[in-house]
Amino acid sequence: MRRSRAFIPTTKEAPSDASLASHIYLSRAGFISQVASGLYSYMPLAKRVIKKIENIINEEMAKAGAEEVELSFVTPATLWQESGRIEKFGKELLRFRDRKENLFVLGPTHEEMMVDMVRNRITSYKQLPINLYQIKTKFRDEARPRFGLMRGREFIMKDGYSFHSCVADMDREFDAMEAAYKTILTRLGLDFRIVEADSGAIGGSGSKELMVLAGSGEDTIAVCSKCEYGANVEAAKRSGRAAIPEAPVAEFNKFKTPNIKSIEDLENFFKVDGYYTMKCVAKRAVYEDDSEIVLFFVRGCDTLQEVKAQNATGALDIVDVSEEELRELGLIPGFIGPLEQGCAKHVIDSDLRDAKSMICGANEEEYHFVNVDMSVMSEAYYADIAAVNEGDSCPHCNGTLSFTKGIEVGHIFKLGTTYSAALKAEFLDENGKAQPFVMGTYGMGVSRLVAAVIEQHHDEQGCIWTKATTPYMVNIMISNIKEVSQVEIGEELYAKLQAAHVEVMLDDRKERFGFKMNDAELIGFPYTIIIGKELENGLVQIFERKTKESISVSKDDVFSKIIDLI
RNA sequence: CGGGGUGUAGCUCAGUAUGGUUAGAGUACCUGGUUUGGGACCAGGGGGCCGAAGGUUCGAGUCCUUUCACCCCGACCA
Repeated sequence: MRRSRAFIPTTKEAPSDASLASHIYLSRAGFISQVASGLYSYMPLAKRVIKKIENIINEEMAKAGAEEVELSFVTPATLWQESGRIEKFGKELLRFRDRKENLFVLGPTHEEMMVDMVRNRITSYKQLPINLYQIKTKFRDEARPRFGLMRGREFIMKDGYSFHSCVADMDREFDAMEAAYKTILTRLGLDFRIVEADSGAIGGSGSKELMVLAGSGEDTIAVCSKCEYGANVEAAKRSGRAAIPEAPVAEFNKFKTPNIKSIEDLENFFKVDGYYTMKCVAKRAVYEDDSEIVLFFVRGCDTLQEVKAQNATGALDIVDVSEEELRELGLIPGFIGPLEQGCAKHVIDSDLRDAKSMICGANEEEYHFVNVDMSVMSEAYYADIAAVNEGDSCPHCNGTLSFTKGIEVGHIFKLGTTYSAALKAEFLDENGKAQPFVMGTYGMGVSRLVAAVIEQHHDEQGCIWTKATTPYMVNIMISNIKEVSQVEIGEELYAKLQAAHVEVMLDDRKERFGFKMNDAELIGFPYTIIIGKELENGLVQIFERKTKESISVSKDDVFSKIIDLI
């Protein structure tokens, strides 16, 4: 492509509201253009990057034996009613009616559509397994789109769905997809981690997220210092803590604790570590039809992990409660404990099972119990509801956990029969018995990957594309367009590289050197061949974007040298 | 969905407290010239329904009302 003919509107200034590197540089370098909140148009450079990513996904999916399909973007609302997700998704579903007043939904994900396509077509276990995917625009009417391509309302996603006759086969495919996704991200040149994730409302027996490591990521993940273990903090587990503080010595007793309400107060009052205190976090668990107050107990040194708490209750949502609501139930904020208290349902963190020497509220104004032995509550409901802390021990080895930020670019689920059962998508097994398909689902955010590449690969000058994702591999810069010799060499090299199927840009604009260099760095071509002053000595320079170093090579060798480099 | 902010040239923004010539700057764009290794310089030029609607006033970018859009914090996010 000739730069003089290309539509690449670069700008000196970023949109005032952009804060993320990917948003700033993709806007400034002329890749994307915002149309409305959460809606972006892809300009030629972005389109090329997207195609690169899609090609790699297609190649790896083909290797893994998955077939590409394309489902319609507009989906009938009836399917969403069948699965029950029309309520669950709520306002995120963009709904509208056609001229016949039929209700439709813009597809935010395509489980229902895929199941609908397969049901009654795949009817025997002999036709299984099958793995179908598409790369398609999705629409979710997010409450708050932000960060450019990172969280748009309209975005491109690769979504795949596999159908199996048994759980074991789904597990096998899940592992195969995890491996394929790993290969894709490696090929794209990304530093990533596959982590255990919360399966959330979608259910199923397990899910993993693919996290591109970047400080700007919206998710916090816990990773082990020694082994491969990594997990979203929403789902992270631990085996214990590094050092258990010395236990306080006391007899079981009810102790007067005037105005001692917080964990910090307790620590100071009794001179004990927060480890031996019990924290009560009261929340209202909201179910489909009603709601109730639930008391969550964790150690004073821990914090409640709300996603875990929600899962432990099976609630659709958990929300804060006021002191008044607690008092109405007969609970005394600041002095709530699990003993001798029957006002509300409680969930106790599993780390408190059989805990000794604990201090907890006595459910009486100004009193706490000391030296509580939790084994008296062995019948209570225990669940993992505490957030892991940095420094806790890895659940799989003796390493320690630390936190890092990640961008979720993929999420794979073991769905099981959730959707096939709801949509009555069944096959006949060996015994001629109807069974719902066992399914897996595998998502990857293509447009988000574009942003993730830049989040991980940029500097103060702009984008630094990886070789697998760059819109053009080589940029030939003719330093001074009025120098006929420079133009001749540039054109010759341009033709030669094109003939060799190298993706090449020829910067033939009538601009000054500095302008064109800044532009090239902003866009982020991996290599720029500078044809300029040194041509008198028969030399040109190859500038590498990543290192910002340039080497001089003879004009006769530059072609073979650049072929070696790319 | 709660709280806050901003809408003026393609872009980044002044101007609005206290209403008053023809609405500004930088940048980008067009013409001509000088330049040509890190976003050059000189001269000239085009470009605005001051987000929209209504109101107050002799007079509104500026005051009032309504509305729309966009952004930020939070909640939400298969």
